[in-house]
Amino acid sequence: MAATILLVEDEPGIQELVKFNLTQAGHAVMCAESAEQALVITREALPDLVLLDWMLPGMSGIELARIFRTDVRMKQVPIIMLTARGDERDKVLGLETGADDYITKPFSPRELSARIKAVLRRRAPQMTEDRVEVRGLSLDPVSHRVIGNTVALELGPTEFRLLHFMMTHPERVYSRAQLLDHVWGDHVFVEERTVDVHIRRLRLALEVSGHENLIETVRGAGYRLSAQL
Amino acid sequence: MAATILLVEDEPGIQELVKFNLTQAGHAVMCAESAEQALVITREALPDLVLLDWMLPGMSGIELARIFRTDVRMKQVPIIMLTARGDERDKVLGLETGADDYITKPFSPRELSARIKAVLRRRAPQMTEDRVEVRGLSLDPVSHRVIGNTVALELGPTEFRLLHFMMTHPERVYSRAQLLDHVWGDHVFVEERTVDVHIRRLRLALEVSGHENLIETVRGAGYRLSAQL
DNA sequence: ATTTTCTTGTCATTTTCTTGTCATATGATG
DNA sequence: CATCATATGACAAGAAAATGACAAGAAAAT
Repeated sequence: MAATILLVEDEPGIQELVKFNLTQAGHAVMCAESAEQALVITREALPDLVLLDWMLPGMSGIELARIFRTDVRMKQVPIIMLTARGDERDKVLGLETGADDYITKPFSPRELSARIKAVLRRRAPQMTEDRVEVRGLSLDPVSHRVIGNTVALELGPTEFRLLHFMMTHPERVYSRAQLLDHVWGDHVFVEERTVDVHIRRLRLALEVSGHENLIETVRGAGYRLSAQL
Repeated sequence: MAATILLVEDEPGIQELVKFNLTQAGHAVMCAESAEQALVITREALPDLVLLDWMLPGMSGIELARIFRTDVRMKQVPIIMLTARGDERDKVLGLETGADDYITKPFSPRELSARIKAVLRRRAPQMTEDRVEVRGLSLDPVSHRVIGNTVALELGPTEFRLLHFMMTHPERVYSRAQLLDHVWGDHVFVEERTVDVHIRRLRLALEVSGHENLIETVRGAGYRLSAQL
């Protein structure tokens, strides 16, 4: 569950404290002291999540959130608002702006950690109910069906999850270790070679509709689902 | 068409009025005077639908709706917002929050009733009295009859409810836990394996008209009623 | 009230399907 | 050619689902 987190907070004390906690929890932390600085940073590297203080000098947190929400690259990145008072109006406003969650100061490290975890999980693209479609192969999480060119395909639970993950993350190489993390779960003790076997089973199942070459082997790196013909 | 409805409304007058109308229409009504109270009530028993006043003391209606939408148990329960003015902004906000419909005060009993029916039909089709038909199998809630290809089928109460639910929610996988929630009721203490047994009984009953393969097992996920041939 | 008939939930058992691993084959790379 | 990475086939342990039987309880009939 290690993530890259952008912390936008002007008070040095709180910034340090939060940063320390996050680092302890195994996250990589980037810091900004103002909305403007945050914008510069996000231009360089996309964080997995943003912790955003409500009250900021210059551009306010809520305004920054609004900008993020309209930005193509940042749109998907979850935002947690840090608000000083438990004012209902703030909460509502924050959530309306598109924040995924808010947390009221003072907060405990445990609470912060829990919220981060929850938000990250909620945003995990794999868990959505949206149907995915690539090159005539369609996978529907709701009905739990895979159809390739009108032919229904049979695949086991693991192959289904594997395919789902790769279809929602196309054009990107994943190492065996990464696939184990994402498809099997974070702390499973399974041989890396096992991934090979499941890739093979998946390809075998996809053969029925001629989609077996959808998944490419990248020697020395891992596997990739290619959306291109 | 009898449903359990949770009414969240702080004004005693309106509360009484609505409650009276709903009861007349054959619904069971639970009342809360605040969002907080509503949360307590829903922790005990799940309603089939929520009527939610927009303006509430303490936590606002919109925030309550948001909480419901992120709650595993309440996520599926339809919400109708009660709003005082016909303000467009309210309407939009309400619908964005996940409300299924909204109704502007003052409203007539007939209008309320119609909206409830419409929402239930959309979100909880098994609550309505409509006859369902899939692949030559027809189930009529009113006469409580199931007919498959002109042959009358015999099934017990639980099997009937199970089939009704699945027929109104085809092409969707339901886990044993979900089926227990929807068919048996929210917190009943019943083994998950029991679902297997009832699925079997249902299949057995459907065999008479050759509909036994209507219900498919999705290994590792649950069961699905497939409308496709 | 009492008997009879159904319905239901549970369990033990059997059957079917999955899955992780290994040994070996195949193919790429330098 | 030697070496390393990946593909493949087989298999046994184990998980999940189907099945059959049963007893407690509810509903209906008497």
